[in-house]
Amino acid sequence: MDWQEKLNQEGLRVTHPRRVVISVLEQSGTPLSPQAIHRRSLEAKEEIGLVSVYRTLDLLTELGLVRRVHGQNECQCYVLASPGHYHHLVCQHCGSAVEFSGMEDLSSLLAPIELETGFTINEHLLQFSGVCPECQRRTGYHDQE
Amino acid sequence: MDWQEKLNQEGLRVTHPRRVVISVLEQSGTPLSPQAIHRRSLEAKEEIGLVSVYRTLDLLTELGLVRRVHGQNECQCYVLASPGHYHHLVCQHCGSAVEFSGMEDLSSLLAPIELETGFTINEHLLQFSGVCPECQRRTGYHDQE
DNA sequence: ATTCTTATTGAAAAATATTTTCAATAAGGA
DNA sequence: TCCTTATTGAAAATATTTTTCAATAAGAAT
Ligand SMILES: [Mn+2]
Ligand SMILES: [Mn+2]
Ligand SMILES: [Zn+2]
Ligand SMILES: [Zn+2]
Repeated sequence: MDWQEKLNQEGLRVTHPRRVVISVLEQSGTPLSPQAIHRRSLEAKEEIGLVSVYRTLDLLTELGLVRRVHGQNECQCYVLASPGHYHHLVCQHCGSAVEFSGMEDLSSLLAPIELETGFTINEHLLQFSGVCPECQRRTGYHDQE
Repeated sequence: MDWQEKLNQEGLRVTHPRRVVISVLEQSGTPLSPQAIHRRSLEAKEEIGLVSVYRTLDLLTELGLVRRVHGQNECQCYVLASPGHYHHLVCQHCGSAVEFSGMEDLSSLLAPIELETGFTINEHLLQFSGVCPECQRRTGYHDQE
């Protein structure tokens, strides 16, 4: 099910601003801020309001179609989200982000922490950052072992 | 080594605003925003400027004495950080946060992801959220299994 | 204790970011 | 083509964060 079907399913409309925001995110390999998305939409001669960018991001986040990426400073950048449980891996040099499957098993971690703290854990935020293949090549970076 | 020694070591001064910010964070069991910290400092009759709260949080974060906590909406809340590698576990009801040791071994996770993506991973952001023991008791919450 | 140096403070202003309001518009069903 | 109403966007209101700079006070030196 693509995003348009998802909207229909929810009784929401497929509008121009929503199309543009999705399109801009599809183009980009890096997470984008609302301002960045707006700027790019103007550059593409698609005149939409900044307010709509905000509203669209909220909506799409709600629907699980985009995800917010948390950084050292900036936590207001968004990427398109694949359906399912995924996390992001962000390049510290160029900012490019890729998803990795959430097939990870954190339960072995969780159990002792739940026991120790008495908390019941039901959500997690997991993100990795490092250097992407391109940037490794470009900067001659290699693992310090 | 306590925070005052740490500041000295860096040639930084132990000032009134810094004392107050640390003190407010020590009182609180939950992560606090700059505004919240400022409000509490005023309530405690410790008149410091909001600007100093911002500057102090930046500084202390830099020094690893406080950490920023990322939430669904709010990502500008800070908690005191123990020295070493820790992560946070936040209660979705009352907001209380506890640290858990970073002794977790993510390397078994990392290896396949590095292989698959070509990234070299060197940092991670990990946070859990759930329900704390007090809120479980208070709300009659219990694990749905 | 007094003086000196300069890191730090805080008021104010500026810059940014986000939300609210509401009349006008357009999406999509009838 | 018409109708209903979800959605848009300009403008204003709010909120957040940063910059500036003269005044202050931390802490070393004397
Ligand atoms: Mn996961
Ligand atoms: Mn860790
Ligand atoms: Zn964040
Ligand atoms: Zn890169």
